[in-house]
Amino acid sequence: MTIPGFVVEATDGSARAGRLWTSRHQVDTPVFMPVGTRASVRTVTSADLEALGAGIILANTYHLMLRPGEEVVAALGGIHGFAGWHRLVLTDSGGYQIFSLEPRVDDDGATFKSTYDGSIHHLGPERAVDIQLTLGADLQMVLDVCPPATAPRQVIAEAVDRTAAWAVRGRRAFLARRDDFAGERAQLGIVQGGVHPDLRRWSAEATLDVGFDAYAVGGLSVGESRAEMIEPLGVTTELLPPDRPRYFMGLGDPAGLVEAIAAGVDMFDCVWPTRMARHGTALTHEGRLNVAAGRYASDDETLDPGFPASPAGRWSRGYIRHLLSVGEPAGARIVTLHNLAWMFDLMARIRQAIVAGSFDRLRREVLEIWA
RNA sequence: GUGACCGUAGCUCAGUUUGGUAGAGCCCCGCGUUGUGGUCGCGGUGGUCGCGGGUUCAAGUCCCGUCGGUCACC
Repeated sequence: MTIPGFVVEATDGSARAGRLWTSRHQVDTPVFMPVGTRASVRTVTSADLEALGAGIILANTYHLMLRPGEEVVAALGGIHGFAGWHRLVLTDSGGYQIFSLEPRVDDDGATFKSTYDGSIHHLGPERAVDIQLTLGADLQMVLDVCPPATAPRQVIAEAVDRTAAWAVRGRRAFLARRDDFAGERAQLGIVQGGVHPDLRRWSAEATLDVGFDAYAVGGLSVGESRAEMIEPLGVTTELLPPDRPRYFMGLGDPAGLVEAIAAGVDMFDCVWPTRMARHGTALTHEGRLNVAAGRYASDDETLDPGFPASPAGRWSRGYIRHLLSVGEPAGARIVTLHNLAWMFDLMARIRQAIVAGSFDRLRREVLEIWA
């Protein structure tokens, strides 16, 4: 599966290739990845995502490793066969979820209790590689440590150190084992450091020294304000190689996207659009629309009249609000499809604007509404 | 016609025994959600307690009357 490559004109006028790191792993840049749990986004299927034009999905390693377990997924054709998704899959290491469970962490990894049955599990840098290879991910993430950006500097500094040490071990394990598995595989390193420019610089250099197929910005958009994010993000992207894609983990609101893209980021994933949808908020060209609100009960307008191509275009706000208000699952599904399509459309407009040289104007328009 | 029970927020109800500044859930409104911990979290608006009278320092609560509803019996 190949997605057409793309030449990105950076906002400073310099051009760089948007093609990724292997012949197989080409994606448009910038792209937004819907996040999948148990192989698909909660309320939609791989067929829906394909119809919406998604090129990559992010699959949730934490859940898959515990239930049904990576061997079961492998036996059913890997994540692609298992989920019926035949485009690219990126897996997270599972670390982010596990750290939310307050695990016992030492230099060798994290020990945690399964939220399914309370059983004890351990995840270290080598095991994270094995799981993701076994799942069949095209792109996988190295295990890292991601504290809240608001954590004390000392905590972030320790996270940077441990992330760097795990990067060495994770990369070694990946290079040793990837050829045992079919298909082309790639591994991404992660830069931590919170909002501290010096820590981010240090983390970026350590990660680049290890040498990954591509690089991710971690440890941002985890509690800090938008303004606090800009400088440390710029410090990070400046140091990353221009011919490799940059992936900002966990960012997905429109204002954050245009700021990060302006800083040179190419790939994103985020629960924000789908969580918004399930909680009754639709994305529109005029901003958020809380379609679950009572004032839309008799509204016969579509969710976003400015987006006629929406997959929710045949239904009125009143009908969708009715489905949401009675707890009918179709309501969440319809808004999720709309929001994902809206995000993909935004990204397509951004790509076009970059090529046309009008990205700065689009960025200002987006910030005007969403900042 | 007689009797019992009921009448408190937009809705469903608690509070009445033992009088002491009127509550909950839902609805509604606002805010939040960022490498998925679940249709979720936080905050807010809203009631002269059916009506009238009485007792009392003080009544949603006790007493009398009245209106409305439900049920049973005639």
